[in-house]
Amino acid sequence: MAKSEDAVRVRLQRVALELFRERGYDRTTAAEIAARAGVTERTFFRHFPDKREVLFDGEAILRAALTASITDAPDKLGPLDTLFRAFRSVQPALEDNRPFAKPRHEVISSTPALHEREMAKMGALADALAAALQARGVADLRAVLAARTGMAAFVHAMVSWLDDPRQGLGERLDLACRELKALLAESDY
Amino acid sequence: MAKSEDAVRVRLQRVALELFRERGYDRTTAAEIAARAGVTERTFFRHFPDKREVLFDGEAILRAALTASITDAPDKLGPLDTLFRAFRSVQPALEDNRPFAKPRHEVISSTPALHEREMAKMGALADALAAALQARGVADLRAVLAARTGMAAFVHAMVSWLDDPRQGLGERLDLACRELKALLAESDY
DNA sequence: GTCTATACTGAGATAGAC
DNA sequence: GTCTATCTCAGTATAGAC
Repeated sequence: MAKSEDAVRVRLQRVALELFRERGYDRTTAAEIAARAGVTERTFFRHFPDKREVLFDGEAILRAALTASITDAPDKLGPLDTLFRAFRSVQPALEDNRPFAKPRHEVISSTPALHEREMAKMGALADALAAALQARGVADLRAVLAARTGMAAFVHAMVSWLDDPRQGLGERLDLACRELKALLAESDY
Repeated sequence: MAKSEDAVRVRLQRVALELFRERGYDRTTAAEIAARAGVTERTFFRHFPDKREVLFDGEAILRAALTASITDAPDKLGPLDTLFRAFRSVQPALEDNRPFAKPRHEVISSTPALHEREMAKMGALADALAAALQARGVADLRAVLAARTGMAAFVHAMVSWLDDPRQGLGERLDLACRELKALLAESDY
């Protein structure tokens, strides 16, 4: 029954996003999501440890792809270049996912509870990237700072691209990367 | 009752930290915190919108101090220098607060629900710093990247200083700032 | 799949400060 | 009298235990 389990899981996610958009997150109960997906409330909580998590299934895939790219990067690349190489490697997949990601982002950014979870996920993702950099031999502190800085650029590129797709995700990433360099160049501290 | 109002609020915070350390966050109910503080459960939720928030009252004060320092900074300072100047301005207050901050940090880092809230708070704080930089005329994207990057350095300095105070908070901040410069310098992207 | 603890919400009543 | 903090009571939904 592995297939139908996956189907249920995906259906729960799609239905949840649907209902959150119709009534808002707070006015949607887990039981309602389950009912519309044709399962019981208990099944909902078997698939997702809590109600928020139903919108955050993709993060694990993204993390795996990014850390894999970091591990495979050429040895000579510096930490930031390694990160931006990883971001570029997932760009096509992200662009394909826009039809789901766009409404999902709208719901998340207008719901404090979901926004909180999102920030926590991005923080955990940054930690994972830092660990992957450390595995390449980057010193601890430097890896942490690079990962947080890179994530900030990546998230900003993603969000602005979701808001206005007329400029591509790749260009947004380039822009953010250039800004980072300019930022440090002007510091005399 | 303005005075006893504040007293109740402070007592709830102190008692909550106490109980979280004794039994852990999950095994402590809001009713228990309220009871030991001498009020009812409903009063607890009048002071704090949810159970987690009882440990995060200080963030508003920190944010106010940091944004004030940013606003008052000399015009010629670049974004990152402005931020590190702000971090230094709150250093004495943070050092004084260590007796409370240390056990608080231990509880937070060992409790997923609290850790999540903490990361969300730090994200919101970074947004506030970015807004303060923008008010100084820093371009939007640059302000956001500077704020996130600076916060990463600040948080890392704080956490490592709480873990091991033998090296001062100021030195930790200096170190993180130096690492930031080195990080960007090695990027040829 | 059933049952239960507990986080949280809302409305109305009370009591004290001003 | 107003205003504000607290309490009381009743309820719903999440999440975990069994």
